[in-house]
Amino acid sequence: MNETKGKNELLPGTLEMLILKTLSIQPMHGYGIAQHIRTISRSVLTVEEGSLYPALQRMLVKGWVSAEWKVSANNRRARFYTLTPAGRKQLGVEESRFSQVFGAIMRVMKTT
Amino acid sequence: MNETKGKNELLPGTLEMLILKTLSIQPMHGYGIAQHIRTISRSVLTVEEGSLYPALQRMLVKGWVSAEWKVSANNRRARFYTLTPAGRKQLGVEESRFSQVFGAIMRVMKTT
DNA sequence: CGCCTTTGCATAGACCATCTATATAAACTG
DNA sequence: CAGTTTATATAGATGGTCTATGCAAAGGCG
Repeated sequence: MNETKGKNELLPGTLEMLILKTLSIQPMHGYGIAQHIRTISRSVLTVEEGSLYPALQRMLVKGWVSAEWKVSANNRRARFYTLTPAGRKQLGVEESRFSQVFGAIMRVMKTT
Repeated sequence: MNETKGKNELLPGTLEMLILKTLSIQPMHGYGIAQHIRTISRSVLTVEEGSLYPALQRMLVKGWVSAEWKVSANNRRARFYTLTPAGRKQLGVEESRFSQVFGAIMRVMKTT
């Protein structure tokens, strides 16, 4: 039945936080965001396009990022995303939320 | 009703791991599992019935737990779940998977 | 006694984030 | 010129979690 595969490598719910964090370093286009997360996580986390672009759209609508068409380092047209002040605030919210939930999970996992 | 109630308190994908861990302490019925997780996590994690029972059914089918009807400490009929050897093995798999993914997330979140 | 709360199991249906698959296109590569 | 890489985007499937609901029995209380 279910053999291997690592679908859902990403803990659902953390994608937007990872994107926000990535953009807090510098503005970046979607493809670059995916590469950055994959590289830094040593390929443990892979952001699929079908997850990435819808997430960026949601975040645009919510005002956490702004977007601008430019030319990439490889001379291709690309949409660069920049963290807004609201996005930076949201990053803080998600970071503290994540550590709270993670702490709770660890308490359960450490009980004997 | 529930105003500030955050949905998705639980990181999706961790529920089965938390159940396996709880049952590794001792056999327990569903209601008790939910209470245990809620108590230990200091109410950060709330396992809803609509999540719990389907999860237990899946785990039964996969052979990670076995079930037996008994009488609870409160003198009510209750279905007690016991971790099987396969379930114990699965707990190890999910623990290492979780720490791997968590480590990857932390690497992304710690980059400057 | 009648009522309410707690305990306890279970399912149906909604929701929604993520994945798979596909389409498009320009630039570089051999 | 064919193939790979870069880059964006959408449609549709998947699946786990949540909301809502139903049932039922035990125990406490006035």
